[in-house]
Amino acid sequence: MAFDGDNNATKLNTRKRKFGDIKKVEKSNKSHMMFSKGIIGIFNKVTELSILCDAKTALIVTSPNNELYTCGYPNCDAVIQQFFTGKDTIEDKEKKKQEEIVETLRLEYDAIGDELEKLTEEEKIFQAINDEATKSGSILSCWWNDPIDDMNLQSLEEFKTSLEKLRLNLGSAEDEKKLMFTLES
Amino acid sequence: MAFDGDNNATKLNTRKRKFGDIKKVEKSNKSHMMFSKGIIGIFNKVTELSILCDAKTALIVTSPNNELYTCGYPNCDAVIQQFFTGKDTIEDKEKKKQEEIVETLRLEYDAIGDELEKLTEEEKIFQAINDEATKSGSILSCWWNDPIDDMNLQSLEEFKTSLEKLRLNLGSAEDEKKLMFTLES
DNA sequence: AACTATTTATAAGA
DNA sequence: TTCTTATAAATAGTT
Repeated sequence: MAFDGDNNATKLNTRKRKFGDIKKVEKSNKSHMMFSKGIIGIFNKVTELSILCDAKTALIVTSPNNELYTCGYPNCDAVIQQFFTGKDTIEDKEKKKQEEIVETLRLEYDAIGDELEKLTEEEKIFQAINDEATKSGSILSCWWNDPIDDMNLQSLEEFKTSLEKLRLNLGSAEDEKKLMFTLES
Repeated sequence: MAFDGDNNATKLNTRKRKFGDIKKVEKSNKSHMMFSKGIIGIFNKVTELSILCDAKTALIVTSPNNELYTCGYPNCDAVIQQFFTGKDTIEDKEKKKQEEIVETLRLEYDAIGDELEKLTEEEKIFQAINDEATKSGSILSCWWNDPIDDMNLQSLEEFKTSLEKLRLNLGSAEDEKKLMFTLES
């Protein structure tokens, strides 16, 4: 797997300094970086699954420092609630609306044709989604804000950065300062 | 991204039959396959992050057919509870125990040395974890069973299959029949 | 924070 | 459905 964590035993075994010291340093630097990259990668994966397979998702991650990060579609809390109650509250409230939108997106996507022929498959999908979102002002236009609360604002900002790296047209990148990594404690 | 969903617009645009029919077929075949592969990939990713970065995780996914799949470490429900209450119940109950185990694992891992030199990094980690689990009978020996309930037994069996593909030594593969994909409805 | 070499995941095909 | 393989993507290391 591409994400292989901090398992560099060979390097660790060659150290001369006291065991705990090095480990602590390694932990506070490398491990944080690792976690940052890892969680963004997983957020992207979960998002992909949600959008491409029309799956509802809720992901909660707490770092070793107990910082809380969440990601969900269409709504983290609702998915969790469904998990506990067994009742599909999303179904009643949002599913029809979403199905229409997804359906529209797929139709539009199929019709896009030559215009996007040079883009990658992924770019096509996200472009279609974003186009639709811009036009209709639908929930998809800001779906990544839905599950947000103050606790995980930072994680979503990182996620937004990640999405921007994916060349999504999320509008002009205001607040770029806020898009820095914030996991370094 | 490697997981690019069912966005084969070119193929879809070349069809001659009625739009909805093909789409339905595509949906029930390819899309299910896609979802199956996608969710297993994400389960692996989440597991990697959990173990390698010592992060607590809870992932809930519901398929378009409303089948429920969960994955979490060390305990899906506890992580969710922490998310809602803001209180780290895991901290009190299990963290010390886990920290000891993880610490032991890391020490052991560092000491494994030549014996595992020919294995991949990933194999090393999981081997170390499994060795320790076998010896101590710790929670790690069956952590993937913790968040299970009847609803998502199948998903975890798939996940187990996936782990076995990763050449984990989870013991002899009993109940292989149950390890088939069950997403085809 | 950006880049690249490498590893890993996965879509397609047998 | 499982296995293989070519391709695409994620990421570890480095600047």
